[in-house]
Parts: sequence; C-alpha cells; structure tokens
Amino acid sequence: MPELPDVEGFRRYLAHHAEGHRIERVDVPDRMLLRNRSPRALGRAVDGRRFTTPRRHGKWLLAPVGETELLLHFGMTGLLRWAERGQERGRERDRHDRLIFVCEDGELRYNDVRRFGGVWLARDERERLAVTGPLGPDAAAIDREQFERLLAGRRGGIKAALMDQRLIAGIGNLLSDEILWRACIHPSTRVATLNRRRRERLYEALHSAVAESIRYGRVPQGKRWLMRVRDDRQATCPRCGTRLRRGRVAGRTACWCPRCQRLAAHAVPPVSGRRGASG
DNA sequence: GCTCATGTTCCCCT
DNA sequence: CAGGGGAACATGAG
Repeated sequence: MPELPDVEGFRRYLAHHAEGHRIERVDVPDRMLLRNRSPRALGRAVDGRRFTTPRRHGKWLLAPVGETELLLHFGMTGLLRWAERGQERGRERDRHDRLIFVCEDGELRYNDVRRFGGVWLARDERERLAVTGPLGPDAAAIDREQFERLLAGRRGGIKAALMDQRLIAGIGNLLSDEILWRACIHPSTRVATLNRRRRERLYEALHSAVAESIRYGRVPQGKRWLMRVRDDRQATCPRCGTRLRRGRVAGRTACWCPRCQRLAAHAVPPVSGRRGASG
C-alpha cells in the first residue's frame, strides 16, 4: 500500500483518532521496528505526552509528540490502526502489530507484515534528516517550474526519476506507472529526450494523479486508472483496449500500454520482458 | 517447491 | 559523480 496517497491516508487517520490523545505507554513487541531508540528511551520521550498535528513528506509520516517527533515509514506493508478502548471489535492485537501507542481511551497500532518499515525518533531537524536522508519536494506540492528544474540535466529514465525520493518525494512503483500511462510516456524513455510539450503533459499527469489519489487515501481503482487492471492476467489498456505489457524498468515491475506509450527507437536500450538474460 | 509483491539500500558496472 | 541492474532484507499469498 504505502506510497504517498496511502501515507496521506494514514496521516489523516492518525489526526482523526489520536491527535490530542495522551500516550500512557508504548508497547514494543517487535524491537526490530523501533529503529533508533531503545524501548526505554522511546518511553522516556513520549510517555505522558500528547500527539499533536501530524505532517507528511513523501512516504514519511511525521508525528510530533512532546519535544520529539516520531518518524514513521511503512515499507511495503505497513499500516496504522486505532483500537478504541473497551470496544469489542479490534480488541485483540494482530500478530503483526509491532509498536502500540497506548492512550487513555484507545491505542494506535503500527502494523507491518513484512517489516521493511519502521519507527524512528528525532529530536530536531538534523536528526530527522539523518534518518530520512535527502528528500526532494513532496510530489503533491510541486509546481510546473519546479518540475522543469528537477528534470533539467537528468540523464536516466523517466520512471527511475519519478521514483527517486531525492528528486521528488512520495512516488512509488504503482503511482509512477499510473502517471506515465496518463501522460502516454513509456517508462523507459530517457528524461533528456522529452520535449517541452511532453514534460508539460507529464507534469499535468503527475499533478492530477497525485491530487486524486490523495483524496482517496490510496491510488484509486476507477475506470480511467491503470490500477484497476494492472494485476489482471490479461490486462488491457483502459483507454484503447490494447493488451498491456509488463517488464522490468528501474528495478521494478512496470506496466504500460505499448500503443499509448510508444518508445522512440533511438531513445533507449532494449527493455527485457523478463529478468536475468545475462549472467 | 516456486514466483511475486505498493520500499530502501548496498554493491558492482558503465 | 550519475545512473542502471541485481541482490538482499522478511513475510505472506497464490
């Protein structure tokens, strides 16, 4: 789940359920996912303090508590769940609940099946940056001129660029495919070969796809979205009905329409449909 | 048993 | 240095 839209959903969820609530204690059944503090140090920092308004940058959820800030990353399978105290439903914890912020009238559970995500603590901006690494501007807040500047001088492929968190924060595999499909640009296209008109079109696609996704709190599966069909066996393009193609681009499984998203022959090295042709 | 998965990071090449 | 490919990380689903 967790790309920018999902994390934005978690941000709203946290704000809705936990903001203003006082943390009594934190249970840490899986120490591995508490990344840069001991459970005791986490307790010293947050016990007795309240969640205030959470922020988000790219795929990071930043939740201030007292003097410090919780930094949450959701990896591939992370999520948040609020369980109201005394309610039958959600009373039992899940085996994948890794960190539980116990409040007076409920608890916020950080759940992550695959354990690629984690929770960090940062006392100040310096410490936060050390954890997140350099991040580009949030994908939801980029304007045209900024987008132009970001792409200028970029040498690699466009899908890799969109997913590069140092360039633009928040776009992952699904969203990048969605944006490129919407802009009718092949994922392997070299950034440098995109003319002004296509960059413009790409910006529009990014902007609209991100804005709409954020409203849903995930990448939507509507009629005009690749998301709806990308996992189907015989997936076809929602726009033209052509059978979609799948292949490895920028290290991920990309999905695109060979008719809508044509690749200029000179623009790119061949894209293999599968992995491991060499040794 | 095998393959694949919405993310990040590290290593090796070009 | 920039960027691409591949593997690794941990776990579950099909």
